[in-house]
Amino acid sequence: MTTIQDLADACGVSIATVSRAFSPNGKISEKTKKKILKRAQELHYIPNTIAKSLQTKQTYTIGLIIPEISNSFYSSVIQEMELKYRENGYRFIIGFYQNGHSTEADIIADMASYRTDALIFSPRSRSSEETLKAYFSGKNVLQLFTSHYKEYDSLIMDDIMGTAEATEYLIAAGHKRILYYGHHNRTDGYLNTMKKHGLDTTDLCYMAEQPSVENAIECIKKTKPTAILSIAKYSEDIISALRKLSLNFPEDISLMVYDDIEWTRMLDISAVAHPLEEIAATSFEMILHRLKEKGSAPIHRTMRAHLVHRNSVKKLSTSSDS
Amino acid sequence: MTTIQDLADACGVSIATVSRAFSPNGKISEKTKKKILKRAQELHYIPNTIAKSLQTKQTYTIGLIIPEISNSFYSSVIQEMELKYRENGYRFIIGFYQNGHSTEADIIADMASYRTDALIFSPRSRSSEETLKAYFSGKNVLQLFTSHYKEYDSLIMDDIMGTAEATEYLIAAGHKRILYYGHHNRTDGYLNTMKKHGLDTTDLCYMAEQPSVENAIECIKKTKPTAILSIAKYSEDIISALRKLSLNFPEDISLMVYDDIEWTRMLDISAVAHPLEEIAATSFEMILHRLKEKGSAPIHRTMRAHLVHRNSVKKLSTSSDS
DNA sequence: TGCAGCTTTGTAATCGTTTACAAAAACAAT
DNA sequence: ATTGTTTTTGTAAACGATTACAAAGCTGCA
Repeated sequence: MTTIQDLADACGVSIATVSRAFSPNGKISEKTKKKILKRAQELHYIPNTIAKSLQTKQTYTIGLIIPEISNSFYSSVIQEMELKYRENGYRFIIGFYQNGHSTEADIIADMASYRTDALIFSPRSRSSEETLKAYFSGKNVLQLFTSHYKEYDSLIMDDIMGTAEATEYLIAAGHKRILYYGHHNRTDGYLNTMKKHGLDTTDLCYMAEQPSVENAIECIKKTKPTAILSIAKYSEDIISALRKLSLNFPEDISLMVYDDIEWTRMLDISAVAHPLEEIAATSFEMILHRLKEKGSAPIHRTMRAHLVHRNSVKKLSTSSDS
Repeated sequence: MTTIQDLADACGVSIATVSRAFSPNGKISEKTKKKILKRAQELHYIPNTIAKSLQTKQTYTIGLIIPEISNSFYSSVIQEMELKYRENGYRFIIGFYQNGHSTEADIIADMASYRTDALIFSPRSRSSEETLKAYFSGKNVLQLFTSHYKEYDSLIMDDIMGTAEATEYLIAAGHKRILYYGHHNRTDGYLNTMKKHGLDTTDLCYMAEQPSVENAIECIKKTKPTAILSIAKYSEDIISALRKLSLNFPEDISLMVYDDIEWTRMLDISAVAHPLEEIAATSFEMILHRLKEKGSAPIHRTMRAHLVHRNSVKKLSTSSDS
């Protein structure tokens, strides 16, 4: 690979001058700059970012640490973010932490050794507290979607509100027996809304530890809901269960999914959607701010989801019900 | 951040000795090594990989360049690969090329400036020929899933064979009017198999340029197939179309999808699946080989897909048909 | 005790950049 | 032609590691 020295020699100037030719506000005459850039093209010179980073202590690289991307919501967000960040001169090193593989702390340490300017991180627990403190003491860590550390910035979705809105929507359509099939961390939105409308939730708030199709089938059989609100991760089981039970939506049963993932559009299912581009833009803004004001107080932002209306919810006549 | 110098001072040794303590086969006494590693822990010292890379000219970083990950097949593969590579001390920098954003060449140049040890790349065309030649003359580029350059290694799926097998399977189930709804690059597997069995393909081989639900509906209406074989990307439209036409599978129509993506299991659809772990492992093997034998001839490997039998294909009595 | 032979440690050059500072060149005004 | 000012260039010291080479410490044995 051509180095700055090679190019300097080829142009008959010093390496300092070459460096200036590639620096946006380098004090250099137009003439030499042109000459150098032209010669650079010919020699296929491309500045060594590694060397530059060592000198400037900035890598323009961001560590992205998430549990997985099998969930299509994650992959959509990542893609959106990658585009946004790349446009602004940053790039991602990714790391997945998964059972039986690298732990959160392992990956954080690895990112630290690469001196990533910042971390974007979906923590699953507080297990990497020490590691974070040791290597990212500048607080240049943005928690995305999950938040376990109040001392670091966070950007999360208001899932409780989103769940509440979805519930509200189902109730407005006349549903009274609504099954919530999800995880224990966002049930409040459902429970509060149901209570507000004086609706029963006994046995209807199902928080699966280990969801499965069988589980879903049993749950539906037992509770006989007119509508189901399920989170993305467990929705596959719900859909499979409905197929097995020969229940069609919206005719036989209504359905909403929390997270507008890959296949909701295909099946014409109403969903709670997250504003992808907004998430990407906001996260970038927050990272930039943090990089500028290292010491400032952590910022916690919450974004709202919105409903995407399709055709999986049946309007019940408000006078009668099952 | 603690540097090697800080740690050396704290231990009363030279930086060379510290360096040796962290090098797997560094000539160093057990006693000092222990002392240094212990002190390193206390000071949260972690070697600067940037500096190391500059010196050794190895980054243990691989550039991963793909068009998108909205397709869940891509995201599954990436995740599988990331795990495999990380286990072996490598990490990924990702880059998506998309219309209206960075081009293939842009991203390749960026990876070059980061001196990634190698590239894993799904080229869409030959548009980045010059850039590749300029910066990856060591041929340390592995084409994944698509192959446009014979001078670089490639690892692709035998899609034609996979398509043939799927077609064969549908025929064995008694289907004679099979609609192929896909892209023009793997039709041969379909066409040849159909011909081999003396079956008509007139109007049945549909290669959409711009697939849409309307398009799919019309296509199904016009050709009245008993079975459909569609590629993942267009399957959503097929599914939507079938829903609109109130055609259920496998009762009213049979269906197979090429690529075992996120939702095929949920809908109990038979599919053509790719061996994810095998792809990850093989790609790693190929990369390692290339890194060792820079100059050697390019290697082109093809992997076979396999059928996943679920419940979307109906067995027709072989004597009669529509 | 002296010395060969081996192990362990240190010195210093190097990787490819940036950038403070000094030197040189260009230009204007006297 | 001389001087001062401004712009452009070069010199050399970092950045944080690795590693060839030399120096110093051990060990055992005559």
